[in-house]
Amino acid sequence: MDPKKPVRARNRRGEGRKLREEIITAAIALLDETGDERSVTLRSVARKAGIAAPSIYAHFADQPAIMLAVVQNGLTELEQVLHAAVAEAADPEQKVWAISRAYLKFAADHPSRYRTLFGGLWIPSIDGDSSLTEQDLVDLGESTLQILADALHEAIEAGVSGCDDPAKDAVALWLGLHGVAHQRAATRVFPGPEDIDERVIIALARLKR
Amino acid sequence: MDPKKPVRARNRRGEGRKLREEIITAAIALLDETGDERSVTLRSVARKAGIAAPSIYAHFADQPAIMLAVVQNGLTELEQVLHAAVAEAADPEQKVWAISRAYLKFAADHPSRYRTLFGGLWIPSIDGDSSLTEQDLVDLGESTLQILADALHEAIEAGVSGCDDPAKDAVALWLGLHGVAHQRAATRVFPGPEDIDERVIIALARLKR
DNA sequence: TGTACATCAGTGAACGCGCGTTCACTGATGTAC
DNA sequence: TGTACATCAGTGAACGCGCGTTCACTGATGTAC
Repeated sequence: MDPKKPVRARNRRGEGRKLREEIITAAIALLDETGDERSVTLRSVARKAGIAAPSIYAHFADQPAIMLAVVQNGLTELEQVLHAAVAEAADPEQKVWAISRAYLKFAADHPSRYRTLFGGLWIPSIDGDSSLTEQDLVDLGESTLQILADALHEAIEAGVSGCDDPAKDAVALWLGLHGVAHQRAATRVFPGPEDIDERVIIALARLKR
Repeated sequence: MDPKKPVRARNRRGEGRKLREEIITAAIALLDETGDERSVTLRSVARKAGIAAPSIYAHFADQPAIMLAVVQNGLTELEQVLHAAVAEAADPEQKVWAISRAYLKFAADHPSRYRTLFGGLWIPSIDGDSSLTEQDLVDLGESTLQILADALHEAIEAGVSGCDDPAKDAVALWLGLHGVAHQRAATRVFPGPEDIDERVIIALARLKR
C-alpha cells in the first residue's frame, strides 16, 4: 500500500550503530500509531524503518529485545521530563504539583508507550538472555521515585505537606498517579470529575488547603 | 505432547450452550496459567477446551469476542466479591477497608485477569460488531464505583472520613486502588513499604487516625 | 598514486509454524407419523 | 411400537497469511602495500 521506494541510503562504515536508533524510533512510531503493542513485530518494525527484516539481527538478539530498548528509552525520557518539571518550579509545593502534572502529561501524550512501560507485557522476555536486566528497570523506577520523594521532603519541611515519611509517601503518591495515568491511557471513556487529578494529588501528597 | 484423548462427550440436544461456558472457562484458565493475554488464541482456547477450533464459531463471532466474554465475566465476579466484602463489614469505616482490601485481593489472586480487565488490550475489537458494547463495561465499572461511593458516604456521615464529595472521592480512591493493584499485577518486583496499601487507602478515603 | 583485499552494512529468498477462518461433512438425538 | 427424517453439536481437512529466523549473498568503503 506504500509504493514509494526511497532506497534508504546505507550507513557508512563505522556508522552501523545508527540503524539501532532508527529501529527503536520505528518501533516507538509504530506503537504510537497503532496503539497496540502486539502490532510491533520484528517484520513490521523493519518495514517501518525501511530495511529488510534480517537487518535487525545485527542490532537486536530478537523481537523482545527491541521492546526492551523501547522501554528503557521511554523510562529515560520520562525521567528527563520529571527533572525538567522540578527544575522550573518555584517552591516545594509547586514542585510536587509540577512533577505530578508532568507525569500525567507524559502518560496522556504517549498512552501506548506508557502502557508498554508499565503494562508488563514485555516482562516474560526478561528471564533469558537479555542485556537489560529487571534490576536495571527497578533502578530507573527508583530514580523516578527519588524525584518525588525529594519534593515531598521539601514540602514537609516547608510545612505544606502533612506527610510523615517522604520515602513511603512518595511510593503512595506515585501509585496514585500511576492509577490515573494508566486508566486514562487504557481507555477513552475515562470516568471521573474534571478535578480528579487534583483530588488524587492533594490527598496523597497530603497538601493543606 | 498430550497424548490422552478423552474424547469429550458431546452435549445433548438443546444443551449446546454449555460449550460457551466451557470456552470461557478454558480462556480464563489459559490466561491464569500463561500470564500472557497474547497466548489466548482461538486455537489455544479450543485445545484447552478439548474441542476442534471451528466449534468455537457456534458460540463466538471471533477471537476478540471470547476476550470480551472473559472481561465481562471478570467484572461481574469482581462486583460480587466487593458486595460480599461490604456485607460482612460491621461499621462504615470497616466497609471502606473491606472493599479496598477485597479489591486488592482480587487483583493479587488473578493478576493476569486483572490486567486483562483494565489493560485495555481488547478494546480495539470493540469498535466493530461486538455484542457487548463499551457502554456495558462502563456501566459495570459504575456499579463497582457505586459500592465505594456508598461506603464513603456512610463514612462521612459517621464522621470517620474527611471526604467532601463521596462520588468524586470514590473515583479518586478507586484510581489509587487501581494503581496499587495494577502495578502489583504487572510486575513481581513491587516497590514499596509493607504498609503501602494502608497509606494509599487512608490518604484517599481521608480516614482520621 | 594505484590496486588488491578485508570488512562492513545490509539484502533476498526460503523455511516451518501457528494463526483465523472456510467448507463440506458426520453421526447422535429427538420428533412426526 | 417402529421407522423415516430433520436438526443439533461438533469435526477434519484445507486455505492463505504474517510471523521469526536461517542462509548464502552483494556491493560499497576503507586500508595495506
